[in-house]
Amino acid sequence: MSTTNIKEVAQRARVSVGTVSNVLNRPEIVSPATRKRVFDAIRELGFVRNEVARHLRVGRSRTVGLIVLDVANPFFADVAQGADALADEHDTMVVLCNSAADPARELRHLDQLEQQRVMGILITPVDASSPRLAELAARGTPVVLVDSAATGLQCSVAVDDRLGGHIAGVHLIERGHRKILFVGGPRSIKQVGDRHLGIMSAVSEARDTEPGGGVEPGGGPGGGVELVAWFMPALSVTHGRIAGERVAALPVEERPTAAFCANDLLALGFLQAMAAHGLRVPHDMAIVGYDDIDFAAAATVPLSSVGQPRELLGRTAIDLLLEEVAEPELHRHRQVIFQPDLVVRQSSDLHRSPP
Amino acid sequence: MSTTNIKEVAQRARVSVGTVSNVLNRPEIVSPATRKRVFDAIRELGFVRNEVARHLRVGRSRTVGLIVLDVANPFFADVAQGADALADEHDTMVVLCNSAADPARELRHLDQLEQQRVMGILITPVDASSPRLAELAARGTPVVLVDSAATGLQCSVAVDDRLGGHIAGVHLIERGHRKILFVGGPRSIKQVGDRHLGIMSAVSEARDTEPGGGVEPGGGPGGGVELVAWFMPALSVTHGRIAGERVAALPVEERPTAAFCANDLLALGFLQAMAAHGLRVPHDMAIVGYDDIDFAAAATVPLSSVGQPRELLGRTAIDLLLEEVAEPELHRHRQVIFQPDLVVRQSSDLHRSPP
DNA sequence: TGATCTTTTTGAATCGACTCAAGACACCGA
DNA sequence: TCGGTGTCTTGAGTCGATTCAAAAAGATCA
Repeated sequence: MSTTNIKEVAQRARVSVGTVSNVLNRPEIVSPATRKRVFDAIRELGFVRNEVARHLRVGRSRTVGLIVLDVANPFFADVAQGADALADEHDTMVVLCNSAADPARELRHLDQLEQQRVMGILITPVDASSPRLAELAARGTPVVLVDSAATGLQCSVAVDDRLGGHIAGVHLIERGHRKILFVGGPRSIKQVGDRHLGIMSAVSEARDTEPGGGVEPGGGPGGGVELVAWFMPALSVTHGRIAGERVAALPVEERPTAAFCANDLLALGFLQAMAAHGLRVPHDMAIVGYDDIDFAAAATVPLSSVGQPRELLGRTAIDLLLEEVAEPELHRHRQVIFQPDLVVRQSSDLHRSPP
Repeated sequence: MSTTNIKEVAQRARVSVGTVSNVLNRPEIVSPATRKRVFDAIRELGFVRNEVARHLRVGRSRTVGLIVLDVANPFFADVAQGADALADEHDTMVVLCNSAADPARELRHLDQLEQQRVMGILITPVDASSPRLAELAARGTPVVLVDSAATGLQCSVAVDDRLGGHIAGVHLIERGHRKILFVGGPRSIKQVGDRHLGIMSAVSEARDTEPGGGVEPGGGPGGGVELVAWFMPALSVTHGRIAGERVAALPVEERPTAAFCANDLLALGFLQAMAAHGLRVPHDMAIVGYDDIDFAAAATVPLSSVGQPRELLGRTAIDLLLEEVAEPELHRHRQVIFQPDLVVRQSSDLHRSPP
């Protein structure tokens, strides 16, 4: 162990421990000569300040926990990067934890972070209404919900997922699709539900305004728009592929002509399955993903996707947290909501598709 | 702050602090009746053990730092996932830090982790020979190099990058390419250099064994294999695209017929640029990437790539670290090296390409 | 030179949990 | 009733850095 402590430094520099502490924390109040002796001793002994002891004494940590649903999802990597960047400017460390959308893992991480008395926790919860989150806040660890709206008990940053789903739905309907598949993840994930609600609302609006038929070729004979939803067990490339294979196996007349996937990983897997089964995208099957991760643009067929300000989500979350920590009394919880925007690429754009 | 401490619990349960500590750490030595009283008090007060104080006293943390070059690169996400999984089994927490290939950021993270007295550090260093790493180990924080071979001063897990580069080179040469471009990242990154050396060795072997001409159509008129190397400032999709654009701008006769990219992000960007400039892959330009991330298979043209056992790297690193921590005396540093393997997909496979 | 004010330095108390030698207690047989 | 044997419980001391009232050292001026 790095066993050199402040006491040894004090001895070698022939000063008291109080002075060493002052050099470390408020060097300007120490006389230059003494300061130099202490710095020399520190260097000679290779002293490294024990942050654990410091933290115990001052009671406040410079560490923030960030719990995400899936570290391997570039969406969260970008959120983390945004958070990290801003935290860094405030000399604060972000520790990234992966819940893998598993409530038990999430709970373990929450326990660990609370036990470590972190400054606060940013979390994309598996279940935002879990009493655990309220307890944390009540016991003094501020929590900011990320990519998930809070209800006033804590701060949150999110993107309007219903709007995102709606935009995607409107887009596909405008392109003439009359039988649409929604490929979701676990129902327990709020984002999945909201995106589903969003496309549902787009579909029902379409039914209301144009009861008789479609505006463009490709509409079904009866005119009404049909929406089917599948909820896969995970928001992963693998489960997207599984969904795609299931779709490909359907008889043509039952098969939807477009799929809206709850995230880009699902969409990429779905796309792979289409290619594997000889279905052309977007001609036989249009696809719209969600998150607009960098890989979406680089897919087999460049993927249309509902984009979110990923890094900004992370930055804003840190910002809210620092604000709360700085003035716990004055602080009013806020819910920041960003707008998603659809990036149309080839996977849903019939005009650019091969004949 | 969560201000309830062991003393309050002791008061409420009408026992001493020692007994509460025993309940927490060695419940079996406490009589069932007392144990229950203590557990009740803990529950009623919402007591959460202060890991900071515990750590200060026992001197050993249950946290491991993992510093990677780029959190947004799925390769590292997978390594992290592997590490996390094994650490979890040993009731240990992995905190993920991003150096973004910046030595200053790396240093800051190393400082922070050492100050926090973590159990150990897994790192993919920007510069493996940095004296800082040796200092850390000397002062008692074990270090395991990840994806980078050590020289006996510490443990390491790596994949043979020269072999990987060699395999990729041999593959491209066999496919008849006689003018090959190596797209690297910063020269300072060891992996980039090794992969370059690998393909260089493949090229020079090809020159030696077949000085007069190629084995397959497509060889240059003079027969020799030519290798050009570009070193981009980052291993990112963006810089891959920039490299691709630069290549596309070359006159056909000067343009290489194949590119070996130092990682898949570069390769995906490069691929996008080809598509944007109407160059067909693999017909006009074959591409081989590195890492075989999940997105490689889902690219515009499925990407050939040199695969690495990503999660195994992470697991093994944790394994080595835990071994060292468990028996610091007996421990002998080990260098574990895995073999890469080439996954051939459409991007480098002329036989499946369009006429 | 002594009084007064300012700048530095000191060191014991503190944060919260853990350790362990020592004490309290229960039970048994004589 | 007493000593012996195990089983539980106790609480002062400890980990390392910070704090802050108080002491010491230095500076200034009459």
